[in-house]
Amino acid sequence: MNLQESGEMYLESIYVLCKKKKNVRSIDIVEHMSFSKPSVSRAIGLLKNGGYVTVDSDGFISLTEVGLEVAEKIYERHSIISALLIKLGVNEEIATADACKIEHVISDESFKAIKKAML
Amino acid sequence: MNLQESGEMYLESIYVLCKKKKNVRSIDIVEHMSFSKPSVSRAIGLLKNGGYVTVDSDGFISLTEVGLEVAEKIYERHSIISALLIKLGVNEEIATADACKIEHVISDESFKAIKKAML
DNA sequence: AAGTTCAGTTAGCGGTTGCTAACTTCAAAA
DNA sequence: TTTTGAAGTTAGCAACCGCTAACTGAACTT
Repeated sequence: MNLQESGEMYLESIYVLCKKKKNVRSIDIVEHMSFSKPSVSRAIGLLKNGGYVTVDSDGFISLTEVGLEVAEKIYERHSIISALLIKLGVNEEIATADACKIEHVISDESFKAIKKAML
Repeated sequence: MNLQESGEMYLESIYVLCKKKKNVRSIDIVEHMSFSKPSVSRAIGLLKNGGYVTVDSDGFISLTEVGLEVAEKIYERHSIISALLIKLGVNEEIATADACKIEHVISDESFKAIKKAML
């Protein structure tokens, strides 16, 4: 039950949605990510299975401690990588899209170096 | 016949091997990338099909004009992104590995910005 | 009560890309 | 000449992750 890039994306989305909605359901993720309901349904099932989220009887999704840890890590990467690109003169939309990709593939060591350089 | 990330990796490998071997065969790619022979065989077939490489009767692989263009683009990205990470203090091996991932997902615009910043 | 709509699930498809097993081919060695 | 070994191919498996079609179930509307 290893977390793939797509799993990280879902956790990050849940994290972002939680910050402005309090109660997050699958359908919110469907809208936010523009994926189909079955895709989201399966992904949430896998994340639940892997101990990254819990789903209550009303379908409200919460991050577990582990899930939150991953989501925060990815979100921090996203913020700092997009900030770096914007600082280098990249259009915000493109910077955000690129950060979305890079945040999943970069090593801890490289990220730390970038973070340090951004201070 | 769109080029995926894996296709770019193969083209880059062929490009690198060409710079030190002159004649490049599938088996060289097998060794360089640590993939199985069938995986390489299929990938080369797809690249040939897509017009990115040619294979002569001795099994020697050459990049077409289009293939070379892609390979050079990716190789340049690799060089500059790894240089950036190294400049930021990242260990060379890790910088190289990360550049290998980032080079395939970053936009032209962001890459240009990084390149400019590295001068 | 009957119908509609919304959220979610199940079943199954398709593309990408790695793999192993087993085959062909051809050239070099015995 | 027979055997061995290296290179490449074919067939088919598995994991990941998107999708559509079609279903269930609950709640709201008429």
